[in-house]
Amino acid sequence: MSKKSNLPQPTDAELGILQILWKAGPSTVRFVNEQLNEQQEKEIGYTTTLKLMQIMTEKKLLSRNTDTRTHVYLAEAVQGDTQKALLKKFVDATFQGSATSLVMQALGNHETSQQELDEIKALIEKIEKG
Amino acid sequence: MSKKSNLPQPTDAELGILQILWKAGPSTVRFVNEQLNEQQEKEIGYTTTLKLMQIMTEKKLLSRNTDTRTHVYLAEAVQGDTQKALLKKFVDATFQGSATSLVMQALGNHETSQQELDEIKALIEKIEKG
DNA sequence: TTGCATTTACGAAAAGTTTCGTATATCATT
DNA sequence: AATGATATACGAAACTTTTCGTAAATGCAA
Repeated sequence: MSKKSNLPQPTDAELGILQILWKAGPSTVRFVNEQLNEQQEKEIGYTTTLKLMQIMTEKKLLSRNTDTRTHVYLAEAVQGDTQKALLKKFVDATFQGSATSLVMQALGNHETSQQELDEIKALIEKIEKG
Repeated sequence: MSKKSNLPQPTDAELGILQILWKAGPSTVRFVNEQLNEQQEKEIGYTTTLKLMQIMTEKKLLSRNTDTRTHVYLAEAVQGDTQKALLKKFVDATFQGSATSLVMQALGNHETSQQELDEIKALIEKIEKG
């Protein structure tokens, strides 16, 4: 019996915020906003980030600690689960459900190091062994 | 000197239309609309599909033959190129640019047949050799 | 030819997402 | 206590995407 999280899928902007929280752990709006503005060329206003994080908290993608004046936000959406769900949707829409087509396309742009190829080969072997 | 197509990326709904045209070849709005409604549960109105295809024609994602009253639409966006561009955007947003992470996730989660695994292995070998 | 069904054209509503202005509260410094 | 900097709350504007209503044109069949 696995527990489904059943969270809504994040939008593009929301995913950007999740990436930061997944990487950095619990953070303030100020920090997340700064990270976003480092990653991107386009400047994003502080209240924009705040609003998004408030919406995400409502959707349960995040939770927050409001003990101090400066709230600290935590990602509730699990990275792996979120990626998995987004991947499924993407494979369905773009590759008509064929994960293999996607893998071929992804590897086809041969910018994959030998070490990464080895990892993939190892995984394939593991799958083949059952 | 390769010629870049430089087409805008399709939206979700537009991609659904492209999939049908890629598979079926040149088609009428009526046909595309029927296909969409077979694939999905949600009923899409005829003029909705028409409007989308008109917009896509403006964007050069499609072209059309207007010789007869019932126009026949053709996909101008190339399937492989479109998939590649969408994949890059998706990998960047969801896997922080790591195609390997995506491949691992895709192989890990989806059911992959032995034949498909063989194809992937063959591709990996090809990459390693060349 | 007249009327009905089907098509295209067009605009705009509806829905979803992102952005920010402004008000208000809180904290630190003077 | 007053001032200034920074935080949250909230609503609504601005954009993007999707959907459809309605009008006008075209072809078909009685």
